[in-house]
Amino acid sequence: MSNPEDNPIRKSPVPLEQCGAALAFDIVSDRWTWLILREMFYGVGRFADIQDEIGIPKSVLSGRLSQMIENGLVEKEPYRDGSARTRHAYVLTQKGRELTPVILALMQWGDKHLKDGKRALDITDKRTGTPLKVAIVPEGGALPLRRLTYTPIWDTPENKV
Amino acid sequence: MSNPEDNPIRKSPVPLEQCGAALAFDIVSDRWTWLILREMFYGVGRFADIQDEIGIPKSVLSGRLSQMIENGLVEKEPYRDGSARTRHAYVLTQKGRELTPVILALMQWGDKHLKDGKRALDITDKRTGTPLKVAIVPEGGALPLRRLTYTPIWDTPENKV
DNA sequence: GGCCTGAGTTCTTATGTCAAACCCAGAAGA
DNA sequence: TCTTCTGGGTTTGACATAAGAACTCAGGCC
Repeated sequence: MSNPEDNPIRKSPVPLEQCGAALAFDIVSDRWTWLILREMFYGVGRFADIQDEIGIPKSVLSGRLSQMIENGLVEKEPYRDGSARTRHAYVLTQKGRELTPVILALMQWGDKHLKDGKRALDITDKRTGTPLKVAIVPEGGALPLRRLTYTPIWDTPENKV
Repeated sequence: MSNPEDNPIRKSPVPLEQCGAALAFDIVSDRWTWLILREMFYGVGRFADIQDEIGIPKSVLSGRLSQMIENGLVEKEPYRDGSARTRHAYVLTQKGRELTPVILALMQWGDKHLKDGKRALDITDKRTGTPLKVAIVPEGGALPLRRLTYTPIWDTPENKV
């Protein structure tokens, strides 16, 4: 939203309470929340696994998860591994999953500007194998999330330096 | 990245330090930073205007701006309004501007899930007037940022309730 | 029953945020 | 020249939250 003159705009054209982005920052804005979302995006959902991988204090994780459940991004789902007891994993709700374009856009940005430009994750169309990315495009034509296939490529030989 | 069985994945396939998203969370990591980015996305760049609109303490704003300058997201640019002195506004660098798809994706998400679904900002192709959005699509075909036109629509009659 | 693993919770200390007071710089006007 | 005003910060102390470590609880197995 550039101003043809050099003078900065004095007030944003959309007030905070009408702006979806500003409202979203109340819910998804701190580093831990993002990191937790990333873990769940990858399918990691056990308390200890999340905690281990991102190195978050347990009390902080517990608090964030509660918040994310309350905000409808995450829910607790029972699962069993073998004969052990019923356990619970944290998984993204549909509402949480719809943050996928945001996470992927941030990933693209980070790959380009904070790394060497190489992506660590290939995203392709499940049906056609076409490589995908996040972009600003004419409305319509976006693939539904269930059509996405993710392929980690970080540990292929080219990526090992 | 769903797991066909019900067992959660134990470890994300891309380690933190290889994941562009995780790296980005170190840089854009708190609510104030996001809110400031949003202001600048809209072209608001004067210290006092940012401070007024998002209600951030001056010391916090000052510190965040310094960080964002250091991280290359923002730079200070001189400008003049009329005959007054040269002043400085904070503007997004190219690196910062390339967070536009992230901000817009978050806005779309927020409009849908935290509001009534109505967007407050129309995005259209400068050349064709085609409505645009953020989506996951085949590579290629994304519009460059300079082709985007933003039109606030929040205060049209339908939006006044 | 005890032991183990996993999922938290609690408490103390460290760090960040916030509000208010303060400072500096440049321009305009008397 | 001096004074006032606007704008852009900086500093300080109180308060809130985060972080680290210790602890508790629950369920299953031997």
